Amino acid sequence: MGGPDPSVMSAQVHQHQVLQTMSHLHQAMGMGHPHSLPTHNGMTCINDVESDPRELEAFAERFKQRRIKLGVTQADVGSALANLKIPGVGSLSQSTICRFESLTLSHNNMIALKPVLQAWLEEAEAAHREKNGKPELFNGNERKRKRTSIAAPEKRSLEAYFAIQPRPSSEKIAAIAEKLDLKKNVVRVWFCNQRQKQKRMKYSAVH
DNA sequence: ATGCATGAGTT
DNA sequence: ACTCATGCATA
Repeated sequence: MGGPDPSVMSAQVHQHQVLQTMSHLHQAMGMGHPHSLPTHNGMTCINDVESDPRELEAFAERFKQRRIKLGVTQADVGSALANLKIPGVGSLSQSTICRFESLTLSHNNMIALKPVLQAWLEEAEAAHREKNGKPELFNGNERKRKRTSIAAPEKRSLEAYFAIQPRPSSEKIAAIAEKLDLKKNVVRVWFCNQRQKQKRMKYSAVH
């Protein structure tokens, strides 16, 4: 990035999924267990998300199976969400749907997206039963953007630094950037993304 | 499926 | 300057 980004915000890109090699999935049985939390603590936790990670995992898995059964791609789901006309809910990208299915989103993000995707799934299955078709595909393409690629050696160094200090100061970042011959911003963003990764469901401590 | 990036809202 | 949700580009 040598200059100001020409903020390219284009439409959706239709992409094909080609690697869906799933097969060993068992049907989850319905279980509505009332949650009886271990009572209080010190402060009344009234606004906390009391959702079991297991429940989310099960839903994500079921969601994926049924989505595939409907012959719909992750990208399709993303754009179809806008048609649900749910207030405050627009379309999402293939990336996000993929991450939802693979649980590589933050816990809160998963919780927020679940109801929306569940709503879509129900609509889609209903429409499928009625043999309705709802082709909603837009296309458009504009300027592309180049993605920075950090070479393996540099990446290894960054990981080493991260292990020692996950949140380096601005100065430290500058030093690292210089040492690895990378843009300071690239290094800063790398650390941010690394921290975010740590918080994703998959590797979260709660299991 | 995942890496690097943006933007809004916080701290 | 950070966190969080999210996405384009790419492997």
